[in-house]
Amino acid sequence: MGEEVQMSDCEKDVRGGDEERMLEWEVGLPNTDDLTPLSHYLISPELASAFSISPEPCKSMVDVNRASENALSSLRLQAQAFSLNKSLPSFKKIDDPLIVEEEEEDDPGRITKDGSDARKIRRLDITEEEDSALRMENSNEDYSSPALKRSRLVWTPQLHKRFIDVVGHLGIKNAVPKTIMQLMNVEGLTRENVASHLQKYRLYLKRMQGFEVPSSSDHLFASAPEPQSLQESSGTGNVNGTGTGTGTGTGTGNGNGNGNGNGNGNGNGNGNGNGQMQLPMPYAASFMPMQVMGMAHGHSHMGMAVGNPAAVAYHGYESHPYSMFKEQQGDWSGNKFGLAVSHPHVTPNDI
DNA sequence: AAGTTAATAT
DNA sequence: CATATTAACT
Repeated sequence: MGEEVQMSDCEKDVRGGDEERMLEWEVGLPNTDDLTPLSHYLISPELASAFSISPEPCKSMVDVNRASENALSSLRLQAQAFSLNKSLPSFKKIDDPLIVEEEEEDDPGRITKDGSDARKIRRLDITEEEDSALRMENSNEDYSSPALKRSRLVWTPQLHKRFIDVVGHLGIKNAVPKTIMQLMNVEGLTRENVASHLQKYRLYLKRMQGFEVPSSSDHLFASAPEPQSLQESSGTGNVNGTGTGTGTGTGTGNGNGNGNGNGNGNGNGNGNGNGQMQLPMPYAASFMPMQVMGMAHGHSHMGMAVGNPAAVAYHGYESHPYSMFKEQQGDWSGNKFGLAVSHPHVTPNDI
């Protein structure tokens, strides 16, 4: 509506043409001359080919807008979560025709249908939407028409982890579907998806609270962790190294151990005992958007974490998303024994 | 509209 | 049977 900032305006703001127009948060940012042109390749073609790096085309304004949007979105929520919200600048699109809502990014969450329509790797034109090519690889199935029903979402370990992270971050008290969904920042994830998963998670928590192993030191969050804005918990390692680029990295690490099975633990892969979560603060910001799409389908369970059709074909592991290594589905939901067996749990391999 | 909970569906 | 979706209710 009232937000139509053109490139010219932006540049002006950034380079200080209009000092007064420059918002405080913009001070210190490099101006357009200092930045690498979007059209510039970061590595030479030779190098790229040498390492089999797909010659992904340069980024376009679409990417910039998208990134900005995501970043701000996360920051807002984060700020909100910590109630130190200081009105962040509102995101403004820098013009560009097609701004699709689709994202691409790292990990996939859904799988394709029974493998039928699987891949369509048409790398035609590829103007500014080239990343769509990448998208095509993981996300299959772009339900765009209201007619298409989304295929059953598969809560892969990655997705679940993110879910747990967010819930832990918010505190079970403030963890409601919409907020969780937003903080998770996963592309195709709907509020309903989250609500459903949350329902299960709560049940799990409830039934788990009877016998959580005394886990030594920290309080398991099981029942009702103190909500209030902050609850950072111990320092223990922190996972996400943030940083865009590869994001993910790290994870794992920390000793964890703490022998107890500690309930919920599963959440954040690596123990670090307390359920609550790590990420004291710079949390949400470190998340990279995820993409989920695709589906599970089929009968038997073989939800794969990979979103890539091909991967599905290989069905790398095959078995429940969460169990990965372990038997049955003892995960948080199942486990009729009630015992919380410490799971190596989800591969800390991060996304 | 959004959150829960219960009922279905896969 | 477990998990995910959809309906129902608040």
